[in-house]
Amino acid sequence: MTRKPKQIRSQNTVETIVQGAFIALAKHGAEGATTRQIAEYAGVGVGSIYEYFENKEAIFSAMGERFSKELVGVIQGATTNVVRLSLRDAVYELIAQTAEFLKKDDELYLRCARESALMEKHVPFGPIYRALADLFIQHAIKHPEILRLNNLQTMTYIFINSGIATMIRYLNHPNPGFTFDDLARGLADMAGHYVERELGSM
Amino acid sequence: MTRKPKQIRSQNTVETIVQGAFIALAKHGAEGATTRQIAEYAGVGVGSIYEYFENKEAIFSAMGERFSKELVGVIQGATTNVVRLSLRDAVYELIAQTAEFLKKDDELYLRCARESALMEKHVPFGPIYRALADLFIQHAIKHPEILRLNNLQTMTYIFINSGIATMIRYLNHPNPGFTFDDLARGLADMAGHYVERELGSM
Amino acid sequence: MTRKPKQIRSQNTVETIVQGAFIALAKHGAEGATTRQIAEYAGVGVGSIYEYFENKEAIFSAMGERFSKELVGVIQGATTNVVRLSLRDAVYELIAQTAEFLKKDDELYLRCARESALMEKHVPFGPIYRALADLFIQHAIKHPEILRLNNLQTMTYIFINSGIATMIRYLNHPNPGFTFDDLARGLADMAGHYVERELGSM
Amino acid sequence: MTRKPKQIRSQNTVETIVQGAFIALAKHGAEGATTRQIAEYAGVGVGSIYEYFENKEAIFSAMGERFSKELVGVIQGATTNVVRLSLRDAVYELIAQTAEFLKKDDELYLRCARESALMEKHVPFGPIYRALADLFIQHAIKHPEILRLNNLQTMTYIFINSGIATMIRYLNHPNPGFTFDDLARGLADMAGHYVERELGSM
DNA sequence: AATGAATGAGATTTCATTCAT
DNA sequence: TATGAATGAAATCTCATTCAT
Repeated sequence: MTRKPKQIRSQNTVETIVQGAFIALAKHGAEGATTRQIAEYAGVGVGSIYEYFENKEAIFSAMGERFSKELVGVIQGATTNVVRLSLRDAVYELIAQTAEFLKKDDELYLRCARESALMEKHVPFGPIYRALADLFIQHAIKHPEILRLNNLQTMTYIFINSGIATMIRYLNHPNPGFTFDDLARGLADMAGHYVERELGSM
Repeated sequence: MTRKPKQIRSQNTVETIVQGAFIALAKHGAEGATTRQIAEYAGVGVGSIYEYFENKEAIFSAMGERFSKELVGVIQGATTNVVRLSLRDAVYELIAQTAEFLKKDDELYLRCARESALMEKHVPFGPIYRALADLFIQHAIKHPEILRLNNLQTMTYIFINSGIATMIRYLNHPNPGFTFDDLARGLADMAGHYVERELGSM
Repeated sequence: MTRKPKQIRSQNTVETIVQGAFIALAKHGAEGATTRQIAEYAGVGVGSIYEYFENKEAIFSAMGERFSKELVGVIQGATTNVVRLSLRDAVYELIAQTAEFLKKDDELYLRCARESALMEKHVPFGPIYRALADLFIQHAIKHPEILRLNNLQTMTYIFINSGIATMIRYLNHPNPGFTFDDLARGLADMAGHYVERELGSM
Repeated sequence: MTRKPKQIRSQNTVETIVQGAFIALAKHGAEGATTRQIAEYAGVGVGSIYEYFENKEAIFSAMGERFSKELVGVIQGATTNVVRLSLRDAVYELIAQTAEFLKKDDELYLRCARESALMEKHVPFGPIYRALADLFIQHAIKHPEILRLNNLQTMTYIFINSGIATMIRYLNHPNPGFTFDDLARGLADMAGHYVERELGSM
């Protein structure tokens, strides 16, 4: 078995370390995730971490980026399907897909999202917003009446943040009074009603 | 001549320490809130912290509780006024009051809210939810038509969490595309439109 | 109730503190006995300790002295009786009395003796040796043949140290193979046999 | 080319730290044996201590064990020679060897023995007693008359404890009235006379 | 004289980071 | 390249001692 070319092995090791970091974060929380643990979960030596990352902070950045990229992927993957739906159904579908994404790998990301240190400080939200904006534009192409809305930017901001925050909070501390599906439907209705009312009243 | 030194002095020192902790958290983030820093900002010796708190964690709990209590006070203080308003205006007013609360003391609380470690782990949200629920009931007494809404619990949950999360996020990273007032109005509209549409369609 | 004269009150407080220190030492060991605890067990404020003692070390010295004085008292109290007995019986009696002394007050002294920090560093053994020497002389007056022993000083040293050390060790970690009385008898026999053999062989 | 670094290096570091702890204890007493001091005398960083020991307590345990093991070694090493001697000479020889052991390395162990915290709490006396018991049995094989003694267990206990305690006490606070050799001879005579008298009187 | 809140030096312990192998 | 033993700065916490009341 010949040595794999440098790039590939490095790439793999980097990925391995980031994955170890996600596991460590999910298991022990932001404060509890030591470099030793990350190395252990990653199955590499502590020294190796510093071959690929400037410092611990850099791992968190890489985690945030991976999270962001994957979520963008989810959004883009859903686009073709979602643009065909009504706004209400589109929102519902998007939330469902995102929940799926957060819960995969034994809720790895969800458990990390709890540690908002990661979310707030290291996840680059820009690409996520842009992906959603793209989706929105493509949706608008098929449903042009929505463009008649004013304060579109503000409301997009509200919907997105509301959706993400409420979803994460519910998934982390489920409220026994209603199901996650109720919540998703509620968020979809909120967006749908708003738009209908706004457009209808014009 | 009355005997009260113990209680009073202790109470003061406890308050002083908690205030120092808020300042330390606001100034240096979660990492910077070391016991030394806290003691320094509080203007007491490190040892004094341990006269009144079991350990560092206990300070964070006390902070969370103080935050929760004060916010509940804000909500209750706003009640008389808010219940008279339309839902839309009520939401707007509540957001404005909360923003005021978060920004007082040179944005002390707002800057702390950024450190979601505090928010997620130490702020007891129960009392806040209950205060808002009380407010809601009193509002409903004056505006009984709102009771015709179904899934009231879910939508309340969504509105509250959306409101808090979006507000904090905006205040922390203001989006140059629109003002905070735009945001507050947007949230108010979202709630207002939703209710109108829901009730109107019945 | 008029204020007691200074001397008496102070004397009492000093005694109270020393007693508290013995209790603290017995309960929590040398490392665990903090000034706070000593004050607590003594029923006085921490500050009061420093009214009467230069520092913590001084309390230990006072404890050592009290221990020494009381033990000397025990020895002297036993003298009249002991001098009449044979050496063997005298040793036995002395050991019994000392054991009694160590076990009084719910084994207060015994439990403190475990912490040899106190024994080695703070108990002044001089007075104890002198008391035993006195006892020995008075015994010798009635049993003059013992004076024919040579290396009297060395053997006295050995007997005393052996006796104390073995007794304390047994009382602290009783050996299930034999009773304390067996031990006392053994020590008495050891001394008795030695003397008999030494004198008999001359 | 053999792979052993981990074991060997660790073993060395562990030994180094324990040695540093003995030096610190000997030089500065129980109070002075701080982790910092230990690390300094061992010539390692403080952090290294915690690579190999759970906590400070664990170092003391390791010290106690090393002491016990080495003393057992001394006893076993002396066995062949000692069993040939009369009881009196055997005791004398054993004391001499032990004194040698305590005084080696510039009295390292002797100065540590002063801190009875170590002796009482951390030295496992079991193995030492067993080694002495073994020695005793082998001695008895060559000198079977000694087995006619009754209360053998009690007297062994007394001799051993007396010997150790008296020796350590003398070495720590030499009594100018007689030499260590006098003491050793005295202890040997004590045992010897006792046995002779006991057997002779049968 | 008596108090105990306040203090801060210093102890133990952790953990990100380095570097010799 | 990969490793993990070694490191030491810095964190948390303790406790003898002081001093205003």
